[in-house]
Amino acid sequence: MRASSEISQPGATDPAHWIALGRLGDRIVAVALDAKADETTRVDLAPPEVAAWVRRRESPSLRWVWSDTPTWYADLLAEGVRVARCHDLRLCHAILRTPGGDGAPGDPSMSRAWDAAAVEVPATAPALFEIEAAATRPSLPEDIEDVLTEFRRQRAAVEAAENPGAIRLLVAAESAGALVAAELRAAGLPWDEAAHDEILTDVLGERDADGVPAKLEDAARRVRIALSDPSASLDSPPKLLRALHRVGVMVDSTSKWELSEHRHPVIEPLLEYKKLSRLQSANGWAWLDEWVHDGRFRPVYMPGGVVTGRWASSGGGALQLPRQLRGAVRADPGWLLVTADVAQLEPRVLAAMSADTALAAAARGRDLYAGIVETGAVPSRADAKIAMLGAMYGATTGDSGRLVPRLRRTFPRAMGLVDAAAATGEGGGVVSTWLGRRSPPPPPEWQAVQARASEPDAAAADETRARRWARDRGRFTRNFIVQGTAAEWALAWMADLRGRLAALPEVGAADAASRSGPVFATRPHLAFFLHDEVIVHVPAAHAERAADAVRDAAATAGRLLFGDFPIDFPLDLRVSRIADKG
DNA sequence: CTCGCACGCGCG
DNA sequence: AAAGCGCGCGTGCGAG
Repeated sequence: MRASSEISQPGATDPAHWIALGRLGDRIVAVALDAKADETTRVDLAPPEVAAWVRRRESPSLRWVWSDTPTWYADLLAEGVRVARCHDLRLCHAILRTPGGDGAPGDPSMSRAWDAAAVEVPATAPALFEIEAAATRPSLPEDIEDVLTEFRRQRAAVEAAENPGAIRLLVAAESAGALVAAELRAAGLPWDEAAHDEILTDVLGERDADGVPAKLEDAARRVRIALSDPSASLDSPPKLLRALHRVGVMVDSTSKWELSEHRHPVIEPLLEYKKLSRLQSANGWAWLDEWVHDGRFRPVYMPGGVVTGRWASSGGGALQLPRQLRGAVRADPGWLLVTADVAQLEPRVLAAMSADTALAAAARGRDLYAGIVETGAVPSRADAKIAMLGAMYGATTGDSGRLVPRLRRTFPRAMGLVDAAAATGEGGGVVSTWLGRRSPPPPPEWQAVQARASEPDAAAADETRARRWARDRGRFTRNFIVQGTAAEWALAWMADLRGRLAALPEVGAADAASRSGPVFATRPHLAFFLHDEVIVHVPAAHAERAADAVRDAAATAGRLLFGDFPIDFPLDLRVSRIADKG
């Protein structure tokens, strides 16, 4: 190993606000920047020295600037190094770039190289800090000068924004989310393989020599009897549809909701077959074998993977785990799980965004839908729920569509906000979340179709098509502002929670070390996230303090986004060893 | 053979 | 009762 040649040694009083990491040939360069992003010192390091150097320079008041969090942080975590804050250039670029921007200095739309998609970091990839890996790095810029240039552009874009305070909060929250995602993968979700196997065997039955579970086989047999077709294909929708038609079940599709409207001996076993076969193919033994190792499920989370700002996931279906399998999520011995989800996050966010004090009052301290019933707007909780969902999704027909006007009378401000977002979208405009994430503009074809429909000689079909597409986009922008702001609240919640958990005491490795890797084996950590829900894995002795941290972080997130506006975010919170039991 | 798409269903 | 938003993934199947 070469000794590091430090171009200038930062002293103990060096007031670095940021340290940017980037490459220079086969070296790693760290550039310390002051509050104005002016360079103060520069250090060049051999890749194997990076983790130890970062550990030494880490401080809660410092923000690490790097191209892409999984690329840089996964290796740090593997080496036992946790950082408090970062600025993820790829994610923040996506927030700050202006489609069709003028390309002026400071406008990040000019830095196209940063539009790269998320970088996949396979579990088996060579470590970043190994020199050989450099050749296989992705297309995202990593050279230190590119990193510094983009960082300065982004800083300028933030300051030039309409509401710099909100955008500053958004890029900080987005970057914190990137740290959380990397840590969630590093720590993993504690998963009891034996419990999972027990659930599968219980639901699907014992597997025969060919690996076919008995109850699945039995359901298939009963379906074929009811169809009077011993060789009927049950997994091909077109073939199954024809077989159903032959026995007089005249459905238009093979979806379960349509099937359940019919009465015929084939319906019950077919619905059973579909349910079992889904569990088998999506989260059966093959999934367990592929995705769970050493007692951990390690999904790949993709922060910012959805246009609204929600996370997506890639591999393992992390965001679609059936509730049926929650019983396999079990804390390590001596540890507990704190499971918390926010009740009715989206309507609460809507109440705050629109400053609708009537809706906020209906929500306060209780079930929001019960509060809506108390206003007299609708007769039952079920009505309140489908009316509210209909308002946020843009329902126009059915029970939901009929109930929305009642909400419009009772909560005119909240409904006015989503209606306005829909109108903007229908007109081809761009809407923004509370903190300023912009919806994508309509594609050029959309514009062309609208233009054609408004020409004097437009055909009726052109007008119909244009109108339908405009309405589709209206429903998208209507939902965008609410879903996106809810995602921002969740990021703020996790970012604050992450800091509170890091401040809790560690346990001694001899007492109750878990299998959560070098950073998290002895301290409470986030283990799962699902839009409005978190699971924290915590040494049993600190479970109550972790639960308080989860609640306090929710309150803090509400104040961070909405200040003094009187909206609360009550949690359903449980402390348990198994994620599905109290 | 691989690839892209539609379907259906899991999650919020 | 099952439409109104956002996703990922396994499966079958036709196109190349």
